[in-house]
Amino acid sequence: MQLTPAVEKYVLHWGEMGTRWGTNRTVAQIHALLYLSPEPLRADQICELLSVARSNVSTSIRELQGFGLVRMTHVLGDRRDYFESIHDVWELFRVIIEQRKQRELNPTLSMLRECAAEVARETGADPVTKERIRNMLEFVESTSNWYEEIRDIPTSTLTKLMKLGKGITKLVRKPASAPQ
Amino acid sequence: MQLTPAVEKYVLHWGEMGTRWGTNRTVAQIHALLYLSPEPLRADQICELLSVARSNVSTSIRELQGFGLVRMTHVLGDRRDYFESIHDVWELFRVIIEQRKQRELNPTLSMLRECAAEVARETGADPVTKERIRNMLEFVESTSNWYEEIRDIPTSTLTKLMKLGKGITKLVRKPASAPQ
DNA sequence: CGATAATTTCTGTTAAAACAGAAAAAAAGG
DNA sequence: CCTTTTTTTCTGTTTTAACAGAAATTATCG
Repeated sequence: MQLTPAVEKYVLHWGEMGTRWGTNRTVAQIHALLYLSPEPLRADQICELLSVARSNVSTSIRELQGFGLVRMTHVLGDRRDYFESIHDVWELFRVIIEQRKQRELNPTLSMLRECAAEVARETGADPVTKERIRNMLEFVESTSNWYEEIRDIPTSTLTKLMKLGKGITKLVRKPASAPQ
Repeated sequence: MQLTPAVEKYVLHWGEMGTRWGTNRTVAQIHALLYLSPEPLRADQICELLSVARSNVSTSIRELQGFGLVRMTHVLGDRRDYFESIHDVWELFRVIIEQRKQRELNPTLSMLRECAAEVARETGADPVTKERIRNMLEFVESTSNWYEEIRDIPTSTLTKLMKLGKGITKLVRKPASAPQ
């Protein structure tokens, strides 16, 4: 059992990208492999296909399960664990975004709120600095609010909205202007 | 010269977050500091404020300039370099997104196109795998296209659109349904 | 055209993360 | 309840990135 050249390329690239997205190479490679695999894989198969130690597969899969990207399945009469990835790309995307919001956006929001409150009381702080913190807070807050509104929109609607591209702006009332 | 507690908290948090966003702590801390600073700062001031070696400030600033997040300014009669960050949060966001598109999305798009072409020719590849690659390609492609349409929309329009929240969906024609 | 100030590049060290292999634990079968 | 299979946790090693300090370069002034 081995990877076809195209699959190998995909897995390797995904591994590289993973390091830029908060996980390590192995975790990302395993996820790519499970995403591409037509059927669920066992840990030992993953070891062999990716040439990585059994122990790492174990921890990596645990991480992927924690992210909610991978789930365990079983085969009748076989006590070994099988794993498969979410296969719907939009669902994958949603799960990843949600994770990042929890782990990055929310803590940042808390920090900014605290800083905005604290700095307002600090006599030594420059008014410009105070404004900068408020501006950042506002930005992150509105991004966060927007996301929470958007997150539940069904995929079909989202893809339609995306196809509109900049045509989306017609929703916003423009000041009266000559047609052009 | 030293940081107020709120500013210090901000800078430290930003440093932590930076490590999850593709740069290292120091780079992110320096950027936070420059963003909050009412006036441009010199490298030696940054050294002192953040307790970091002069050489690191030099390399970090270079990286920030490369990202397009920081620019150099000068003061009349002073030959030392001063640095300031982009201060508009939306502009900051745009620059960062654009960078990430260049460095992550575009290479991934190339990879996926190549893989989709290759795997189509591979006789050993499972049809399901072929479809998975195509699906991912489609997703990344449409995300990329959407972004390119959206990127030039002025901030004022974007903020209005965001305020609409899920109200945005009314742009999409729904199948006739009873009002509710 | 030196002398001095300022900045960048280079080099070795330190710190953090990824990883393999061994040991331990847990689960299933006889 | 012991044996075997499978999975997880632990430990030490390797790799990679971050960093400080020194050396070298560049720029500016007298």
